[in-house]
Amino acid sequence: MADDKKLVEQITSMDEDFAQWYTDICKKADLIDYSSVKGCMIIRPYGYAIWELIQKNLDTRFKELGHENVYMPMFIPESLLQKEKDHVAGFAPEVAWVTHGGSEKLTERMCVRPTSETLFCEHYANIIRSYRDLPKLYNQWCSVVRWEKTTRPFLRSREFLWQEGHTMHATAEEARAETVQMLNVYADFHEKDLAIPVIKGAKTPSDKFAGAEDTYAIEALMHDGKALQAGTSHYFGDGFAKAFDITYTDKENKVVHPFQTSWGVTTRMIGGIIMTHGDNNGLVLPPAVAPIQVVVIPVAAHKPGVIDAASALADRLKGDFRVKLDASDNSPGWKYSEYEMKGVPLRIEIGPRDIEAGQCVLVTRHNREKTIVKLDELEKAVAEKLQAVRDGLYEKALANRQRRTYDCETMDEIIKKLAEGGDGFVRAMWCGDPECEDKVKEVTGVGSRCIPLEQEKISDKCVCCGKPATQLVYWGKAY
RNA sequence: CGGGAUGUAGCGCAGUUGGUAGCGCGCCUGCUUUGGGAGCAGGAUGUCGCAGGUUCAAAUCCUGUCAUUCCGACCA
Repeated sequence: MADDKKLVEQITSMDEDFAQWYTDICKKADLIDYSSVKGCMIIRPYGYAIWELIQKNLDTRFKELGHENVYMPMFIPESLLQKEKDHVAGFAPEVAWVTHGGSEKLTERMCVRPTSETLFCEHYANIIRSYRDLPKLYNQWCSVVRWEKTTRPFLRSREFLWQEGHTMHATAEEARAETVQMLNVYADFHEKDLAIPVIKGAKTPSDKFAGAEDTYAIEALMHDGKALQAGTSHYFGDGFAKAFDITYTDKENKVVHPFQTSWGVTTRMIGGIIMTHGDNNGLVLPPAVAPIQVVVIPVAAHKPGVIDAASALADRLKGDFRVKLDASDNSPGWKYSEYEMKGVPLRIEIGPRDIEAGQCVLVTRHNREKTIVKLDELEKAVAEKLQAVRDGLYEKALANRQRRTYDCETMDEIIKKLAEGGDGFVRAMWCGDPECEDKVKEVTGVGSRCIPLEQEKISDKCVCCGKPATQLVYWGKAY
């Protein structure tokens, strides 16, 4: 296989050391740099451009569904954070506190938001009066801070960028529908645009968001067989509404509480892209979020007419694609490696031989397949190749997940299959007892990832205790 | 937060009886090159992570601290 050949020496091979491979890509593809604060990364222009494309795509999807963007403060007074007891218990251990303003001590300390439920609730209590005020469909793009102990670029940083949607509804049914709708938006974005297959499911009670009645998530499987939670959507019922005294007058003139949701995705998705699609030559970006979709590389650029031809070719494509012409005096081989490392999905080579023949060479990043294309068919060929990259990435990722998904009926079987096939998703039945959930993790090393929405019955008995099972659960090691 | 490893030029590293810092790549200049990280010649680049201590003298020894990284426990 051509794509097994390693041509970029700067990146550690993933079979040798997956963690180092990941870090190498983050650095060598110019996605991030480290800062002087532990766990706080500098997102460099190329990495930030990916985030901007993610934002643009999702923001459009949110707005099409009626959501509006707002901005909330980044500070939360301690008393406000403490209004919902499960919520504060979940987040207090990892918040950063502000205690001074200038040289003066604050009378009440404030945390830097780890999430903004409390701020939205305080605001909603002020602006929701009547059933006519509902639903409220707000979203904000911002950063949040969680004082993590172990940090890794994109996957777990102390400050990260995200979006958090917070909505209020008149009925539980409507709020539940919103929760599922947004989970589906995330899943669709991952599968269609990021080419990452995901499992949609509910979190087990012990794994729910602090203060939520139900937490849904999409779970993706990385190249090394570890799971990554890639997006969450929560149904809150009216728990927060009661704690924050959010009420409105309904059509029957009764004072009632609204029902609430929240949902979010983060820069962690970039980590997911790296670990789902990347290979030993570097990053591989799905075209939808690639800052450069097509790089044009003139070959033998010193020869007359080559730069002009390459430039004309790039100009032709600029209206429809994100194109970069690299006319620098680095050698073509250097450029090939450089843009492969940065994950550019499609490369176009054009040199004297091509110009003479009225053609150019297209090379797709994920499989390094070369295709010679007549110049008058260029636009069509580029569009097809980008689609082929997206499809190829999705199929590859799906095949990896299928190869690493194991149906198991006993804990011994889990241990055996993981040992034989390597880390991955384990599908096994569960009785619903949290003690069994803990024991599975303790004995086999895999924790519950989610209870998939699409249920199947692969056995009658709980994988742990052998009592009647109520649901199929995905288990795995997680990032 | 517990255990291990590492911080020396932009990157990767060398630097042991403690004596005032070096190599490769990259960078700059010039010429020759150009279909998978080009060659030759010349040149520039360092508070040795930070703060203390020991010493006539510290990159080197001691203490502390910060950061990176790996393995656990916790989490988007």
